[in-house]
Amino acid sequence: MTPTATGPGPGRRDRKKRQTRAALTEAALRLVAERGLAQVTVEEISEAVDVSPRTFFNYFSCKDDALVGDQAGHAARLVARLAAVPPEVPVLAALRTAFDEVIDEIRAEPELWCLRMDVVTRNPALLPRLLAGNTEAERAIVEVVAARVGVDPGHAYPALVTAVTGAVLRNAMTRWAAHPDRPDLPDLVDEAFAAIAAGLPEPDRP
Amino acid sequence: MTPTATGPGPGRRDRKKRQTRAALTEAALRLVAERGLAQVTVEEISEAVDVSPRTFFNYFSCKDDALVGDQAGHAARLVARLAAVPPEVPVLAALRTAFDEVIDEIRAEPELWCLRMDVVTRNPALLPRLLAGNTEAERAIVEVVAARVGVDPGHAYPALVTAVTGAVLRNAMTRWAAHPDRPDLPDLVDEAFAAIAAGLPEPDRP
DNA sequence: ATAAAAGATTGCAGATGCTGCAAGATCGCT
DNA sequence: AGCGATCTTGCAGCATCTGCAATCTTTTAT
Repeated sequence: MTPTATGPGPGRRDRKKRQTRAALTEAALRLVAERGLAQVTVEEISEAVDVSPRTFFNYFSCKDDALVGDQAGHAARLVARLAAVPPEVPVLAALRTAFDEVIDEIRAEPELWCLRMDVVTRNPALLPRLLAGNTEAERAIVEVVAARVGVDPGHAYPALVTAVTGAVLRNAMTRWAAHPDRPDLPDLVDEAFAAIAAGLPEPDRP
Repeated sequence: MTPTATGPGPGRRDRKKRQTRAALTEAALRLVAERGLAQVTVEEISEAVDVSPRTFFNYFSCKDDALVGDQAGHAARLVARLAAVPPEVPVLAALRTAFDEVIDEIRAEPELWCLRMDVVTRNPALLPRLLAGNTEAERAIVEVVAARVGVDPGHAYPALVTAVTGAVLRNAMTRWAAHPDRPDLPDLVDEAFAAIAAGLPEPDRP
């Protein structure tokens, strides 16, 4: 049992921590998906992962946080990605590009994210903690958008674009998770982006 | 003290109830605006209105509900208004018209709504309970929109339009409450609607 | 006007969510 | 092995929220 493959990367401690965190999130999602948010206690979640309830709160500041996962991280990466897009590309296109970051992260764990979307749609109180509605993240995005467009962050445009594209992403995610035969998430996002870029024209009637 | 002006309308009981409810909401908003959500207890709110904490929970199912007010009612009226718009007028225009309902209700109590927007923006957890993000209300709107446009409620379009126009309204409300010299709310809403109808073109740089 | 019915307010007991603190276990490094 | 840093845990305690039963007020019927 010599530390063979530990290498320079994160040590055993970090690994266990990530593991515990992920396990708590997954257990929480499964239980809540089964029984509903109110019918699941922190004690049960901790029990399922075999840690004390107190430890749960060392990982998450509240029950909800275990369900939404690390949205702050996703948001930060998205903002970084957005800032990295060359300034000459239009905002909407830039945002669409930046979304690829998140999209990939979602596609990396499809089942988990389906569970999450299911739980979130059934418990709207969680919605603003999710990327699409997270206000803290939005503020950061608004600033980057404002800088890109060259207007004041207090101007209506950046906030509007941010909110609308957020709605676009949420729309795509929800439809993606709801559809039985999982369509490609990027396609859904593209569709929605095209619709808003065209001014939301009414679709042809069947 | 004869019952002179009681008439057929709501009796004293109903009046007192409305009064208490409104008082609780106002007290809650004021206290939270001053000290922050976590620094205000239900006991303090009840104290301020001189009712027992238990009574507070007879009016509101949780602390947050006292802050957001009767959003379900607003949403219901909005949906009714939307359904009443002649079918030949385009969805976006119809939604814009339906929003007048809410706008008027907001303009009827400007100070209260400013407080509320302040509190909500400072406590994003409240956001989805507000009209603009309320998921239960959204579902109803999505259905009416779907019917108007003549597509399935599961189609992407109704949900997208609903979410986007919700963002529009929220955007306008936030800007309205934030601005020191309160601009006309309908104007702000019109601006935002125009922007999305035009496909969110980037504004001219100053 | 008075009594019965209906509804509102309240206190109390209790479950759950969440936090601070201090002791004990574990991990990483030398 | 041993030391310091970090993680886990139990415990005490406050706050949110619910169910129940008693009490009081308004409304309605007589």
